Amino acid sequence: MPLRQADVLQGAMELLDEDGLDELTTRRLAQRLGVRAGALYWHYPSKAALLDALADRIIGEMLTQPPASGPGAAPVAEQDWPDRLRDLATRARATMLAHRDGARLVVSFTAPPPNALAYFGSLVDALRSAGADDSAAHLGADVITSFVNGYTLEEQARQAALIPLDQRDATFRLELDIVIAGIRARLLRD
Amino acid sequence: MPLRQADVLQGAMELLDEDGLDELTTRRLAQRLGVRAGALYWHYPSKAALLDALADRIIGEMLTQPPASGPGAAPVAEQDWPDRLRDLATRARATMLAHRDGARLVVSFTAPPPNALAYFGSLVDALRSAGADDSAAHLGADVITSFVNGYTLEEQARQAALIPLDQRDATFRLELDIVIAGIRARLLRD
DNA sequence: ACCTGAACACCGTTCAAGT
DNA sequence: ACCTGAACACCGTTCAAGT
Repeated sequence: MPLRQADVLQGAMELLDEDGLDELTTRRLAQRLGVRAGALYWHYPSKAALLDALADRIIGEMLTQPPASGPGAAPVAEQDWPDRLRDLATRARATMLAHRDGARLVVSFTAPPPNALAYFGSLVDALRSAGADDSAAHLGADVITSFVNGYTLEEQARQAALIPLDQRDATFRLELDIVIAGIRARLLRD
Repeated sequence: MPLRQADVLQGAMELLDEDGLDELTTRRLAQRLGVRAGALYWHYPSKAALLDALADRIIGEMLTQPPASGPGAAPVAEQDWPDRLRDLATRARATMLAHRDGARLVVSFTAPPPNALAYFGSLVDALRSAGADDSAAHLGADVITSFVNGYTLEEQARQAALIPLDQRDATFRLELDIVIAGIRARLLRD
């Protein structure tokens, strides 16, 4: 049967995880799908469009994965706002780390795709539920996003310089709490 | 006269600023220098090494540029720690924005080059002078770095979506102050 | 010491033509 | 509707040989 767009995306995801972003070429992807490189252009208008779709798929996982805080964590509705922010930030990092070059890919889309907007919206909602007005909520969501992206990008790029994962988890948690403390101090008090 | 390493680096800087990172190829650089592509490998072992050197040169500018806070700002010795952090963060962002794809390049080096360590050290020093112990100072320097990199990367990638610079400056300043407030609350009080 | 010439093994993309 | 074949205009890198 012929290839469908979903098959191409799936193949790209597998190739990314196995060999990394630099090895994800149209020719290697085509070969894995049993097709010639030109055929991909029937499904996606360009490699950039394919990578955008791939990034959005990864971002989608941030919203659907089980809470990173562990199986005993409180359901979303019962979380207070700092826990909700922590949860979203932790999931974002975990999802990017789960895919080879995940951070580099996520950070490289051209226009914010649907799931990126949905994820950002979740951050904004958490802050509005805490009493932040619209502009404060956006500011807060943006600091969290910038911090998480910057942190994970560096962590993944320098392959964490041999530091064990649980230690990196602890550092991330501490730094994230610094950012959240700043949000509390500057956005939810004055 | 023959080419020297510094000429190659200079040419790379100019090509980056004019045409961006994707157009900075060994062949185009060689052409601009009046030489064939292979000749570059006498001066640098690989394109990656050249890009590392270029990134470090840009990071170096963060430490030598006039204070971004304006000509009337206080000299370093008289600044209190939040002003010192603000100054360093503002310079980092300004320097990256001053070069096409500056953030993408700075964030992509393999091993931290000399100037990156020096810059990070300045952040650490500012926090130690504020009374932070070694591990707190490193944590604080790291949050600032992650935030500034994540923020500027996104800002530069999406070409700031037509938002005027002074408005982006104001947003950056507000968000940076959130991070600094968090550092004050979590690292310099308990 | 510094560079050329020429090759090697790749890229992303287009498009007539096939089925 | 979906893909092939073949080309186009590129890449980074190596290395004998030149000066």
